Parts: sequence; structure tokens; C-alpha cells
Amino acid sequence: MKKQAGMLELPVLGLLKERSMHGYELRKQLSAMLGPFWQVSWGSLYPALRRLAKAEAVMVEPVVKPRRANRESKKQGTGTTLTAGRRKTVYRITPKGEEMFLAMLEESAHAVDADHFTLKLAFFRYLQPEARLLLLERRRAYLTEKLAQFRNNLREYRERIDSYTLSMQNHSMAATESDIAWIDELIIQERAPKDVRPEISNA
Amino acid sequence: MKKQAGMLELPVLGLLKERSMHGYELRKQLSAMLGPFWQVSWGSLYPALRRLAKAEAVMVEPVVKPRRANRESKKQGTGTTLTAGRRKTVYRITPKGEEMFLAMLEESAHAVDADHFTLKLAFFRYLQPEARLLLLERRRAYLTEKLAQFRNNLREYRERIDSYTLSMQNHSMAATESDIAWIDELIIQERAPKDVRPEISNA
DNA sequence: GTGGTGATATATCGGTTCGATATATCAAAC
DNA sequence: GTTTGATATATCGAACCGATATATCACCAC
Repeated sequence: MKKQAGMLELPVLGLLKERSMHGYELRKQLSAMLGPFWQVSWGSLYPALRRLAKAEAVMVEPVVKPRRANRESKKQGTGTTLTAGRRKTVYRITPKGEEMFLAMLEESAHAVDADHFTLKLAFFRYLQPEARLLLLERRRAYLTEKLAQFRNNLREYRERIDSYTLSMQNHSMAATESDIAWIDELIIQERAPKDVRPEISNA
Repeated sequence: MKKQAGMLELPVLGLLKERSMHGYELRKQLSAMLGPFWQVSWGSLYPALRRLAKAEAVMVEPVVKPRRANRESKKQGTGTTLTAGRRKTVYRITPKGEEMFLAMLEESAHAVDADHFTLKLAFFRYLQPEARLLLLERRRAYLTEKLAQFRNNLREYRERIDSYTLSMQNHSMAATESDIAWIDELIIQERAPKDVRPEISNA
């Protein structure tokens, strides 16, 4: 039904791959990248970071706060307007973490439900075109199967379902069809040659 | 991000309100009602049933299997082709369970995310039109807010997001807009008088 | 200056859920 | 007769959510 199965590891590693970050910023970047429906909770993010640290996929760099102004001397020359100054725990990805990231990204199983697929898509640039197409096709097949299940389901239960529930299922089917159409666009763009530029367009 | 917070109680009580069922059938009916994306796991359904039993919202009726044919006499007259014959645990809703169901259904807070809203919608027929409109408006406001967050988000981060992620966010926004349009339809239908039939339509 | 508010930052707890797995019974196919 | 597949209940560990606690710091009003 929902989502659960070590899902944070992939995006966390993916973000740390670009630059080291601390937990709070990680969460912000996650929402920025995936949209406002993705608000990971602290109760899942921090344990996930600890798991990654334990697996030696990330290194912790406890940052000692540079104490902008000391109690005695109010204006010190060095770094007065630094952005930081607070206790932070910055995480940096390790070579082992990079391996884990790629392994998780390429693994084509489990990439099927909406959330896992979204997470992989966000790091598609690290995959080869063939690997991307594989994931896209799998996602498409999954959605097509769900659509068939919707139809079978309605064929069997339509009479027993009230109008609100029926409207919900119809909307849900339409959304699934829209998802498939979107995947199809992605597939087409993936198959389109990017380097060859037709000389017809003289705009 | 995802869904979690005693969500099964409402639909389980709602189904048992119509007729008593055992766990396995409950799961099937749940999928039939809500569609193929709703496949509750045993690990959440059975504990939920136990919670409900503990709260005296449901009663358990252990059904002794009618042993179609005894070991000695192969063909007994009574009930040869009964559909059952297996150990089952049938759950029946109690008056207290009915109260809980209505209380959970009417409570307008927390009705805001997609899953909770879907679950409430599936039992809208037990609500007054005003209560329905309240939930619909709340859901609409929530989606509108998310849409605004999408736009702010993109305004700030568009340059830093790659094309795959951008495509995903655009698709996600379109889906949210489609959700809002659907809610608007439901609101219109809810406000439309159902009894008054205009005499113009002479089809 | 000092007091309040809100953003930044990390952490933990309890309860819920998932996914996998185990174990049986029974119907029907083979 | 035996294998397969649907029915049926149950449990386990890992992961996740929501709420909550605790600080630090920037900023503004007064």
C-alpha cells in the first residue's frame, strides 16, 4: 500500500554525492528536488543517516562552531558574517557509498511503485540510456497492469460501489493513464538521438 | 511523505458496518472498494483487527468449521457443498465500533492527505452534505497550498534541477491540478440539489 | 540591551506499517 | 495420488511517521 523499505538511502547518497551536507539541509534539498509532497520526517532521516554511517557509506564531520564573536572581544576580524556558527553534523559520502548508490540505482527490481520510481528518476543522469529505458518500461508495465486490475475490479464490483467511490476509482484510473502517457513521453525522449541535429530548422 | 497513523481502523469498521467478515475477505473488499493500489499487508491488517477487538469496537466470532465429511462417513447429508469448511475468524462491529466509525469519519482534521481523504470519501454516504463539503473544501485548500509550494519551489530551484526531475515535478503539478479539478466537480455535485428535477428535459 | 519570535539543527520515543515468511486447509487440475 | 493455487491466519524485524524535546542563532521591536 504505502512505501517502506530503506527508501531514504538512495536520495541521501545521491545528494551527498554532489556535495556534503548536514541533516537539516538534506531535508530541504530533498523537498526542493522532489516537490512539496516529499517531506521526510526527522524520525526517518536521522536513523537513515546513522544506518549509512554504520555501513560506512558516509563519513561524519562534526563541525565545531566557529563562535562568531567571543564573549570578551566583540569584534574579531576573522569571519564575522559567516553563514554558520552552530553545531552541525556534516555528512560526506565515501567511495563505498558511491558504489552503494550506483548499485541501488541500477537495480531494476523494486523500482516499480510510484515513490521508488520517483527517487530513481531524480538521479537518472547517473544511468546509461539503456538502464533508463529498462526502468521506464518496467514502470510502464506496472502501471498498465494496475490499469487492467482497475478494469477487472470494476467489471466485478461496479454495482456494489457507491457513486463517491466510483468517482474516486475513475479519477484514479485517469491519473494512472496520465502517468502512462508521461512515461511514454520520457521513453520517446530517451530514444530520440540527442546529438544529431536536423539541418532543416533554420530558425 | 507517506501514510501512517492508524489508517485501517476507519475502512475496516466501515466494511464491517455493512456485514461481518473475516480478515481475508476484508482485504479483498478493501481492494475492490479502493482499487488495486490499495493492497493492505497482513502485518498491518491483523494487528489493526486486534486493536479494534481490544477497544471493543468489534467482536470476534470464531467459526467452527462444519467438517464437510467426517473421517468415517464419507458422505453426510447435511451441507455437502458449503462454500466454507475452514477455520475462520469472523469480525462483527459493535455499537461502540459504530460510534468510533462516525467519530473518525466526521473529524475534519487529518483528512487532508491523499490516503486519508480517499478513505473518508469511500464512506461519504454516512455523512451529512455539510460535513462532506467541509472535507472537500479542506482537501481542496490543502492541494492548492501544495500547488503554491510547487511554484515557489520551482521559482527558487529551477536552475539547479535537471530535466528528469523537472519533468517529474511538472507532471506532479499537473496531477495536483487534475486532483483539484476533480474535487471541484465533487463540490459542484454536492451543492447541486438532487431532488428538484427540472421539467425541461423531455428525453 | 533585552525580550520575543521564527528559522536552524539534532535527536528520540511510541505506535504503525510493510515485506517476507511460516503454516495450514481445501478445491481443482493433472 | 499429488502438485498447484486459492483461502486463511499469524508473526517477525526493519523502517517509517508524527509528535515532542532541546538548543542555538538571527532579527526585529521596544
